[in-house]
Amino acid sequence: MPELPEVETTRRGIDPHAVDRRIESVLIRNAKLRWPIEEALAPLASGQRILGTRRRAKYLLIDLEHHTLMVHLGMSGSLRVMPASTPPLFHDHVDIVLNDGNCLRYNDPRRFGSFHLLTSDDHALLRHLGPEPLSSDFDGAWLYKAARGRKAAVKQFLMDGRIVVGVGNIYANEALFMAGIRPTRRAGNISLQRYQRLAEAVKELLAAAIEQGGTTLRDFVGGDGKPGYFAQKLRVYGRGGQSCRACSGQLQEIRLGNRTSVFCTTCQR
DNA sequence: ATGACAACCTGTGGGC
DNA sequence: TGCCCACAGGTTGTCA
Repeated sequence: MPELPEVETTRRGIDPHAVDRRIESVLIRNAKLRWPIEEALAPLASGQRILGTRRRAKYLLIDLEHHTLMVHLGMSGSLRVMPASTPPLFHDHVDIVLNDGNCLRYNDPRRFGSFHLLTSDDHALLRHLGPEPLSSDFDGAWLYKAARGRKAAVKQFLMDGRIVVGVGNIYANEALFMAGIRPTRRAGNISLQRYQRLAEAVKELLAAAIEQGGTTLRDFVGGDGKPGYFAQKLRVYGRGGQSCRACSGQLQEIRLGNRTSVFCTTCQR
């Protein structure tokens, strides 16, 4: 479910319902996520007021008076606002109960997500992250520089969080199509000019996807429960074997680093 | 340092 | 209809 636009959509969905509320309690039904939720999290977070929300990479950061609650949605997680009295469904692992009768409810079938309570932004999981794709720190020159000497396929390079954060499988496929670059090409073998096109493509795609409320593939809904509408704009992801929207050739589907990659053999070189 | 790959876990869809 | 396998939006840790 969640790539960067989905996480940002979630953040925007919950923000107005969370800020200025006080956390009454944190109800943990199942602590076994990507990492076990630490026992102290619930008692420490309880009683604190929510000051604001931020996002770093695909981490959702909920700033409290004395801590920051860091949530990752993993592969299948969602965080939604609802009345705390709503009967929990299967895989509703955590409720952040607020003092206005609502809660932020975390559902995650695959349990690849995580909850951490930080005392500062200097956390091991955040320390080595690359630039935000929508910031000015990220551009073609940065990609070109980081790619010197790299033999890995450009798609895997682009999905490496130390290079740039927030570009998952969907948007990596789409950005490479938009930039006319074949996913298998070695990262160190691509010109500055082409990296400039790639960086622009990443920015355009992510901004557009956020605008559309994220990409709903199966059942993604933002914090406000609304689905995303970006899926209908996808040009290659999930379209292996179908015809290229630009040249009508047949899109090729391969496995690269254990992830499905789709590209046009004519438009992407 | 880099890159290849297994691992975490559940659900779903396709093929037989 | 039912079973089994492959694969699914992510990321870390290990090993060569």
